[in-house]
Amino acid sequence: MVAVEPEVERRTFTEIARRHQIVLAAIDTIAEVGFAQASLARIAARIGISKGVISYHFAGKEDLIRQIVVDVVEADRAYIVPRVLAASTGPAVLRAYIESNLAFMREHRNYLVAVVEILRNGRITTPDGRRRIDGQELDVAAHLLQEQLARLQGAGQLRRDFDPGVMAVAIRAAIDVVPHRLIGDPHFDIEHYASELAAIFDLATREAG
Amino acid sequence: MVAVEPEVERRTFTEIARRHQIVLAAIDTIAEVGFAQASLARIAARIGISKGVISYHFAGKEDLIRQIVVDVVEADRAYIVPRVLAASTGPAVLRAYIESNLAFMREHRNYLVAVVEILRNGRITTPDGRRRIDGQELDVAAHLLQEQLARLQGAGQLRRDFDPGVMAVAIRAAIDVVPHRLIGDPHFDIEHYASELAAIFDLATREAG
DNA sequence: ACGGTATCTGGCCGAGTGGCCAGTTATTCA
DNA sequence: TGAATAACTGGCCACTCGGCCAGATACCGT
Repeated sequence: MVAVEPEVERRTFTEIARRHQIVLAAIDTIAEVGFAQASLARIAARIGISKGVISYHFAGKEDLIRQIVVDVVEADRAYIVPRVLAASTGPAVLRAYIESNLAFMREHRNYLVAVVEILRNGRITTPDGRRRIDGQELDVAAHLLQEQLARLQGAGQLRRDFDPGVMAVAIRAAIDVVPHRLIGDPHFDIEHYASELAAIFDLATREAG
Repeated sequence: MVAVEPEVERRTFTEIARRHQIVLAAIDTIAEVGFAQASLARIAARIGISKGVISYHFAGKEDLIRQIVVDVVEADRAYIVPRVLAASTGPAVLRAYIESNLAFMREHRNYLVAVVEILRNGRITTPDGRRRIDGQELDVAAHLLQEQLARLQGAGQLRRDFDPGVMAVAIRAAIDVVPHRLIGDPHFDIEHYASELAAIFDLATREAG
């Protein structure tokens, strides 16, 4: 309880700036060492603060984790939705969806690696019991895809014998696997993957059944 | 240190039987409560033994976890490989691959849910440093798929302008996402999904470019 | 300058975990 | 049957984590 050091230098931040700084530190920490190893102390150490600061700005670790997911999902949506809605034809919608998703991943690699880590490892315990954030938030993007596919099918731009729900799941899966690949293989070629992926699923739209 | 109870009943097992029993208990426990909550004590309690038994039969928790993955991967391979190799035509190979994978999932739901949990949460720390089991073992199945796709392409049963590697990743992703769905939605229709998935990817083989 | 408030530090605490082992019981084999 | 060995119990230990807080420090309006 005795102040040993003469306090060389200490910075204070405004509420918002500090919260954002902590969220970014948490994202980078999780992306680097994984969720299980990303303790509050470690996150705090990355930006040279005491772990008490995190407790001060967030209600708890759950709150911090939730904020990460919220921020990333929001950034993701803001990037993708307008690009998809700008497309008109069937193949263009699919291509826009796939490529904008993967482009966002390329630009914000750590963001998505961190979210993947969280969705994989981070159990969120709400008052009403044990629950997972899971893909519920990210499913917004999946729903967007499914809606677009259903619309295309209605317009005759997608084979009638295909289930848009299944197709949406398959496409999302092919996209969601990318952060995985990035974790294991730093040289994974996102651009090439996006291009090939779009080509494969183009088939389903090109030849309307 | 005093033996209070008169030892109502206690069973001993042979090495192999006990190890297997513990692995199964671990699989079910992980599948039910998730990796993070699956402590040795909890796993032991499920089959009514002391957690010391696990330490006795396994070098440590890592060893147990690794055994789970090895066992499941082996069972998976034993189920899938012959079914894929038995197929001859392009569409049949794809369909056999997808359907046998998903059939195995349906029959051994907990096995794969547990492995997903492990791959998601379980960091394996080897003596030489921090590593993940990750998809390395499961990639055997992915390699099998990629090899088959490359073979089909060589035989003119797959569009020449498709990258078999990317296609293999996309298909594996669509398959690997299923245990996820199972966790969130108990009523997920694997059979329907398998059928639709095969139909979608059939396109790439039906019309050789 | 100065007092009040916002921010921050550093350590303590309880909970939970895996590793470990001394002692207990079952099994096996000579 | 009577060791010798295998299998098992139950609890202790060191460790880590998140939550928490008393006290220290920076900031800001007056």
